Amino acid sequence: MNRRIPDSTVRRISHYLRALEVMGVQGTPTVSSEELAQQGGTTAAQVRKDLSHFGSFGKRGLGYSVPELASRLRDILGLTCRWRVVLVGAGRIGSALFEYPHFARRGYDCVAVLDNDPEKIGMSWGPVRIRPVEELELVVDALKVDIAILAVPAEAAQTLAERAVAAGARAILNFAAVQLRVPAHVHVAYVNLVVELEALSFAITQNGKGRRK
Amino acid sequence: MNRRIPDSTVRRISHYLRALEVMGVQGTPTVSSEELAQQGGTTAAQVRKDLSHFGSFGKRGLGYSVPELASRLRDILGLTCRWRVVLVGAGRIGSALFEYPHFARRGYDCVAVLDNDPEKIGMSWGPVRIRPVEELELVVDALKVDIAILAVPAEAAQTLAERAVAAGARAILNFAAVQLRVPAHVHVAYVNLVVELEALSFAITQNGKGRRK
DNA sequence: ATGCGCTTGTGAAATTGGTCACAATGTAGG
DNA sequence: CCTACATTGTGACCAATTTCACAAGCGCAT
Repeated sequence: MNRRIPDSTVRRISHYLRALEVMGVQGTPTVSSEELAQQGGTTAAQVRKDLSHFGSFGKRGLGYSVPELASRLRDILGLTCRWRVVLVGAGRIGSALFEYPHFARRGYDCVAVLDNDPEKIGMSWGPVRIRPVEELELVVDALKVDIAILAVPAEAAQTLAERAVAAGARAILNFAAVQLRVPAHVHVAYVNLVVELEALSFAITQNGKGRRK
Repeated sequence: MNRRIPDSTVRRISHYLRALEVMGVQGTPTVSSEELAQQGGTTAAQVRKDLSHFGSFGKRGLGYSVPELASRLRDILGLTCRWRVVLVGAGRIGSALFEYPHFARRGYDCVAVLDNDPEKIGMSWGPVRIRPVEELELVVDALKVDIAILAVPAEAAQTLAERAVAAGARAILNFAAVQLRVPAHVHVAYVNLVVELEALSFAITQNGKGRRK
């Protein structure tokens, strides 16, 4: 086991965990790799290979204990502590994110919200007051922020990423449609609507030749 | 050239296109694979390999003509026609999406918005009136919808996907945190915030061992 | 017209990730 | 206790993707 873990494995683990949590609520005691594969949209062998990177959690002939495996996966994904997050950009996407119920529930605390619109600065979102984006360094440093979420226009993203990193952020979730250039020790994840839509229109175009009718 | 195109190639093409459009506005006439690679967060060889799947668009010794390559990439990605999209779910995410300026500008027309909340049904979002989700089949069929965007709770996603597909949708953009099971001819793209966040906390945990301080 | 420098396009090699098959190992039942 | 059966964990294969290296092509300067 161990070595470097493929990114795709990590993503799938995240899916397995969500499936396990549903099963946990339903009271299912054990699950086989075959069943997990169905939920996660993959194959039984893939499930076992993914898990084998981290150890062996199952019982041969029986499968996996749902609560136990869920707990192990939470450990693996680093969900046993709470992460401090700063949200940069209080626009539509930022607001949708902030309200997302699973967000806080899964261990992410939004300790600050920043924006550069004077109209928005000072507003209160629940317990958090929107601050000027100039305070980014202050916030990241003083509140020991781990993850910066960039929900800002593409032009602003690179600069803000650099500032967040310089102030100590170790990971960035980027909603802007640009590739960020950051030091190797900083991790970046992308959520990019446009890329996904364009991948779809590419796929449709390839297949059925053009749009309907 | 040609054969099956890797998904990762398609995503990168989408990035190249966006970089090219910025250069186009700035008036840059030509670009090398090296420069494109910088913008797209990859390597020059990768850029050339990606493009070579579709033909040869550059001039040796000189690079690529920015407007010409942009135009070719738009063709490849299927952005020269407009796609008809139905948005299912008029919550926070749906609303953020709907307002996203690049959405319409890049060739996607949101021809209908559906929700199951009686409070919302009948409201007008710009030129579009929110309809009951029961009308999904009607809308997909009558308005010749190509792409269904699911911005709904995880429990509802699978059923709605099946209904959209049965009514004729050929692609689905899924914001819900479940893997969809659909026939092979239907393309699905996922936007999953939770997976990305968990991939980040995994990465931070692996590296620096736990959160800051 | 020729040579030089730069940059593309591409087969071949290397790497990475996924699939398969099966031995190992557990449970349950007689 | 022993046999039948189910399901895991994994090493060996296989497939896909990325990297590498270089011949071929283009434009400019002389």
